[in-house]
Amino acid sequence: MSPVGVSKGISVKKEENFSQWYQELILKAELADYSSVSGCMILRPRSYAIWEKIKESIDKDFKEAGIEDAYFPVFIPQSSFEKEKEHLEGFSPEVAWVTEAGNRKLSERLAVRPTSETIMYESYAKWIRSWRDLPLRLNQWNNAVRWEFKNPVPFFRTREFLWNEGHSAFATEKEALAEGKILKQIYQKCCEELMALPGLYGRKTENEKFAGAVFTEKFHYYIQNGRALEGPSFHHDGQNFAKAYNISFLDKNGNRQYVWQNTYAISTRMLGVMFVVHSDNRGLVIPPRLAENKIVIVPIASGIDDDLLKKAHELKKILAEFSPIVDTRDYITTGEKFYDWELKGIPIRLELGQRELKNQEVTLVKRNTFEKRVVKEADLKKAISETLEEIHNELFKNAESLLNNNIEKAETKKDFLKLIKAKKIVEIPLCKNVRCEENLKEISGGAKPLFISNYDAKGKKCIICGNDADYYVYAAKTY
RNA sequence: GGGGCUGUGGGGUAGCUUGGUCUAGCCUUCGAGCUUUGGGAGCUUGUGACCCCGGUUCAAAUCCGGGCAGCCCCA
Repeated sequence: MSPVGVSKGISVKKEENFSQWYQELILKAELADYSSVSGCMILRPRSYAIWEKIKESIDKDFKEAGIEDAYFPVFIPQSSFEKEKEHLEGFSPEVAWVTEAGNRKLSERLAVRPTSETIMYESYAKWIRSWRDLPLRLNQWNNAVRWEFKNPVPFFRTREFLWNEGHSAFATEKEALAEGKILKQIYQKCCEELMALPGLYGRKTENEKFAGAVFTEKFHYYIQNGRALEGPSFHHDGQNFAKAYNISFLDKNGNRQYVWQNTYAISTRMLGVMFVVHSDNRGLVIPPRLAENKIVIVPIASGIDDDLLKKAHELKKILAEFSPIVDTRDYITTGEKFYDWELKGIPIRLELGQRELKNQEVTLVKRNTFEKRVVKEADLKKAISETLEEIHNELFKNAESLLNNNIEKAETKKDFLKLIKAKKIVEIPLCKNVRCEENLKEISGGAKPLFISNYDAKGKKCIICGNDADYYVYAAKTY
């Protein structure tokens, strides 16, 4: 039995002490570590490898959709940063500035990009002259810095993060809006089919939209401490930046027109969502399609049983497509190996002992349910493929019920507060008044509108001011 | 935005109130050796720490100030 208090595993239960559980998960499963700069975390190989897979998949879809990669500088001169007023106001409180180099003061301070609209659009203005130059659709995979002063939380609230930022320019609004649908699909596919995370997609209220955008739409996720998290985002900028940065072209009739633009992103924050939603008290659970090593083979023997080792390596070759790890460590016990790989989230464990060897079998154990199956060697490949799919589907289903079981509807302030306290995402009637949104946050200890619901608000009253509601919104506490 | 708590080897902690016995104790990890292996084995042995800067004092892990870092709660 697992000894208490001396384990390398997680020492608290997810459902009892979420914060500590999360912290231990991140550190002990070797996903991330703190650095000496507050809010700037280190992505260790185990999480970075997953990020690379996500990047790879999305990037492939981007390219198929006609989006090209580019790279723009991390430093943005103050003068260019200041051209779009709403954008500036939205970001300036958390911009980090470079003011000197060596011991010389710079003639103009440089922003460390919190996002790259401003620097990219200066180039767009130069590059776009004719309708023939459109559409221009560029993406970059990079880091961004937003110097927040709230308590940092690994993955969820970090001052530096990795993401993609896509920035498109089209000749017409229609094309720009059509791109939004494609991007939604690309992000959704990645989140659902790789990360096994179903989300809620919807449009932000005016108050919550991206600084400078016409509208913002995002995916939203629910994690077990009752918080909602914002995932991949799509911002339609209309002609706001085009006008501020003078991005215009001559159309087929020789008329000068401003371009229509979009911005879209997915960040490393999603890794945190994925780790939290699927993992358990034994540690990390990695959705199979994102697992670098999908199986671990544990030979159970005196460690120098040549026949077992030989068989293990033979299986490793046969199962190469699943990048198996063979745990040949002979200085720890079998039980410890089991705990170790469970902590690290390998989707399938294959146990191979004399018993199996004799019967030409392998014992297959699922990480998410710990269910054991004895499989004939001859059927192994097929069984593994099927089990990996099964695990993915189970993780997705569980995530889906988690989400669905935590959405409620309320039509009074009192019910709303009660449900927020019970850690729910709550659908409420609200009016468009910004002050009502702010008030909502105040009375609820930080719950904010996530997105506008399709639910008909006709005849309903705003739960804050009591006037006619404009819409239903989903609201919850967030990071 | 406001408040609170915390910082001792890789991880968890004792010591701090009442400064000296601390040459900093314990568990775990890690290294070496023996031994063991179907759910965190055992023995021997070794490595490894008082967050940083300043102050008070004959003397600071301990008290004071500042900084940095982490956590929690409220808005």
